[in-house]
Amino acid sequence: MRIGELASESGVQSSAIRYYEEIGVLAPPARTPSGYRDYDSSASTRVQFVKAAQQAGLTLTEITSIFNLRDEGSQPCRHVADLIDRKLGQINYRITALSQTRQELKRLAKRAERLDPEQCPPESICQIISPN
Amino acid sequence: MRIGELASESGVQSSAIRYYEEIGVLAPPARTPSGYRDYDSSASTRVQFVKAAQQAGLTLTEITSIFNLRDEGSQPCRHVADLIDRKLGQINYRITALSQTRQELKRLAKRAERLDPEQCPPESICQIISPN
DNA sequence: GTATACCTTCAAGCCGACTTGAAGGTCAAG
DNA sequence: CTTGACCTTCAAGTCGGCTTGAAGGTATAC
Repeated sequence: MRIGELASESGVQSSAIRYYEEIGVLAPPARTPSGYRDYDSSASTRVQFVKAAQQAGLTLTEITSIFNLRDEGSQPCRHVADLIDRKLGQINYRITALSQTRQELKRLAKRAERLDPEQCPPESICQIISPN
Repeated sequence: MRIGELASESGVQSSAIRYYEEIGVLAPPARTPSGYRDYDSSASTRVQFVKAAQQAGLTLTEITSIFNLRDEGSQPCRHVADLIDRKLGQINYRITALSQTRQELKRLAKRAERLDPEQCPPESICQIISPN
């Protein structure tokens, strides 16, 4: 199977697949006599896996680490479970940070409603954001 | 006031202030005879404002647009209110996306608990993430 | 005089996941 | 035989907000 077929089959772009190969997510495939990449069906499984793992928030580096374990014959289960736990922590942290930013924005939005633009003193930049 | 003083006073690095100037967030300040940047006190207000606006999730481009309005003599109130509303929408969207990712991760974590590594078939990559 | 702490410019690097572009080779259909 | 769709490599660009490095000038205290 050539790269375009693999790409459309897995819903990613050919350039992305070449990129995965470049950074070591995917192993270099066989080549046709004319130099085209020639993938077997396991490649499709791998690209699908990349997509699924990305959905779960894993980075390409983390996904590569899973592939590496598999390819050296180990079972990546424990490693994957660890990755998932760590990722959950990161996501929770980011959600918390975003929620705080949202709180701040809501506070500013309310202040914007109350504030009269005419009362805006020229020496301040914007009373909504930074009353000084 | 020289750049280092402005920096430590406002809690940002000198390099950040130079960067703000470079991309047009801050206007180029006066210079001392020897070529050092020489800031007046309004610079401090501006840097403080940048920090406050960043806290609220605004980008430097958006912050620049507020400064531009102020500098042409307009009152940026309505513009700022619009920015805040738009930003709230973006933040909500991102929180929603992250929450979905978190849901997915929790689902995977539960599956990881149930799954027996011994049952992991060698033809799949990882049953936790992608059962195929 | 010299140490050192500060300042200057310009260029490049960082993070992640790619895309885009240029310049060319290959393959099947008409 | 040509058109067009596909493929190749390599380099560089994208986004945002900076930092880091190199190579040098300046200010102040001792």
